[in-house]
Amino acid sequence: MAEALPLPAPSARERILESAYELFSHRGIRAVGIDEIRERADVAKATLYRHFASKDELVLAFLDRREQLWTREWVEREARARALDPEGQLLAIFDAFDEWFRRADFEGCSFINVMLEWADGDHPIGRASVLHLANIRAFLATLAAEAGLREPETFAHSWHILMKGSIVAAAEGDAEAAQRAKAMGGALIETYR
Amino acid sequence: MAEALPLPAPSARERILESAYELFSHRGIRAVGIDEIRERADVAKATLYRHFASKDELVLAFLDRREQLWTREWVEREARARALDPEGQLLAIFDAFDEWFRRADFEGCSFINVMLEWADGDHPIGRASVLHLANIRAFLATLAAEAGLREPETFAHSWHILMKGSIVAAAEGDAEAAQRAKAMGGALIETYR
DNA sequence: GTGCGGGGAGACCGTTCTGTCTGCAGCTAG
DNA sequence: CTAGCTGCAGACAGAACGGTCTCCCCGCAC
Repeated sequence: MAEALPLPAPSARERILESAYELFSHRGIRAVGIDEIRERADVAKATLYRHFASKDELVLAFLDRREQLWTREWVEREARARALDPEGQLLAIFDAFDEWFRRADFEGCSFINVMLEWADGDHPIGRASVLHLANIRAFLATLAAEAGLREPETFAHSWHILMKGSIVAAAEGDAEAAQRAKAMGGALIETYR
Repeated sequence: MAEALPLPAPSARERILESAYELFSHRGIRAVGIDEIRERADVAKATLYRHFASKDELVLAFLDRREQLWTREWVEREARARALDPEGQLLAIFDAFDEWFRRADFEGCSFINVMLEWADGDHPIGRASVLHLANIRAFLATLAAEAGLREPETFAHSWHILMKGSIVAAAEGDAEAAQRAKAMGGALIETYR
């Protein structure tokens, strides 16, 4: 049982990524400097740049991890765990959102935030954010197809509008945004049945 | 007719504000430096700081102008001009959005962008953005009340979610976002009639 | 005329940013 | 033992940032 030790002491790379995740997701990219990440990770600067060629590469790695932790292991998992039928799973997204929006450390959707921060031009970071958002939509389309709804991809686009709108509203301070979106989602399902 | 001269040669302050508007609205706040605004306005640095005490104050002035030009003179005007009845005016917002989303220089909603850029803490700039967003919602509530809908303020929150969601979707590249939001809006009106 | 306020040109300051480099310490495999 | 990798510490470079300052010009009101 050698690999079941108390805590394998996270590697430097892991500590960097964890710090970047925490700081980037809460404060945005441009507002966070390399030095702050370095300090929080308790790592030398040379070490950081040994693992990530540049800040941009670190940002891309952060976005990948965000997809893993948020999209895959939170949104998708919560949706599938909270209901048995695909329609209920779609609606359950907003139940999870409702709890999320009420958390004191609510941080919003990093893909939206980063995409808007890189709105102009087609920087790799902006493109990556758009791609991660499309991956969310793919999950929605899958659920829609499983539910037997018409035009799953079109439906997913509309559903995603509800998700994004409610997240922005929550960032604005509207704690009931998830419930509002869920109600509109219910009506949307009706029209695609 | 002394004040009807060809063009009264915009003052330095006006040129600064115009440059800031163009640059901030398209590229965000942190991505734009004072020097770039100064250069585009063809103004000396001392002149800029004579009119605006700091970059933050310039940002606040930009947000005020954005409300004037975008909220008041575009959204509200277009909504009221495109339909006679308040329900139609609500829906007409998305007709205006539809044209907006298809413009090559589509810049998104500055209030959302700036708010998310200042997500953490309660910086005056973040607070101002939230306030400008609330002013949009006040207009929505007015239209809802004129239309005789139930709970105009609650309705306005939901309607605003559709607007914000579609704007983010458009920034992501979804040119049909306005039409999707309009369809969901139609259903929402039904439930608040 | 004279004073004064708006404006222009640009040097300058301190800070912060990303990114590089040197030097040293430890661990581990051969 | 030693070579090589990982990592720490921190100086350093070069650019960009926000913001201040001085000096000069010009137009206008008194």
